[in-house]
Amino acid sequence: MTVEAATQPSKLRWGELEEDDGEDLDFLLPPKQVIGPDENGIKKVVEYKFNDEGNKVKITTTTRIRKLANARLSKRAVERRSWPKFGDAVHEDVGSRLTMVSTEEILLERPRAPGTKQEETKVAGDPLAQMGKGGAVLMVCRTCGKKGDHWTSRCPYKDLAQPSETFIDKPPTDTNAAAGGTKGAYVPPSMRAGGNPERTGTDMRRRNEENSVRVTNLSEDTREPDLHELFRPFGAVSRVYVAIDQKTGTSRGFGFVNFVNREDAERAINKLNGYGYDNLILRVEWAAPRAN
DNA sequence: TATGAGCGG
Repeated sequence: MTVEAATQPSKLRWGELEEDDGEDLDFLLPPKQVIGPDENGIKKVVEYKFNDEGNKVKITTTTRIRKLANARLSKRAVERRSWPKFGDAVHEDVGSRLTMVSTEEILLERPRAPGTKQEETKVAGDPLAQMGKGGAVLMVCRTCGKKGDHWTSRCPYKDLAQPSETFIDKPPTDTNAAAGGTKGAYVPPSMRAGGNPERTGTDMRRRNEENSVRVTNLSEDTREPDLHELFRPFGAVSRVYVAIDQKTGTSRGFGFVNFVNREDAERAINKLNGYGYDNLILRVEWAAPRAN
């Protein structure tokens, strides 16, 4: 590389320009020239730059392309370089580009976002309509929103109306009136919807043993949260219990679910009794009062 | 196979 003083002195007042130190003045310079490579592989690059004194200098860089480069490629690969361009590359110069950028739109299949349970329940459209559209369709039960081996036709929640919510969510206006209270006034549990108006006083102190449902034939790894998840859609659940063998710590295969409202318990019994859960057929019945 | 643990400040 050679660096020589530029032959033509600039007509600009460099002193003035240097006041703005650090400003990019390269636009004042002649454009870069590339010569070659010639048949001997010699390539020359001529460019102009400002040196530290602010003078314009001409920089000539001479390089020789190693002929060895071709030798590293296979004979066929070298041959391919001389092929005529085709397709979108037809207007490209020979050897200018080896690859083309595709503008084709490629849609990637992504069944569901991992870890987001809310997302996976929201599958747009009718599942029936999605069948046969090619590929596996993630089946999501329309009613209970769970994915898996059950679907709407077999879902115990399938013809379940809106699950009755707790009194906190929906204060029953009629019982409010019955209690003689105004809107938002306290309603004793015995006067709430589903409560037994006949039971008052000391019964209120007792733990809710009402509307107790016994569930048997549970698989060994069914835990209380699983049971709650299974029964919650029918209405407010006040307690869930799975009998555990104290010695082994394993499930004894039965449990109890208590509902706030008796109607909800009844519907749960009707729907879940005989329901296949974890490869077992559940038995769901009214529980007998606990033997003390 | 099978009907629960714990009751206290």
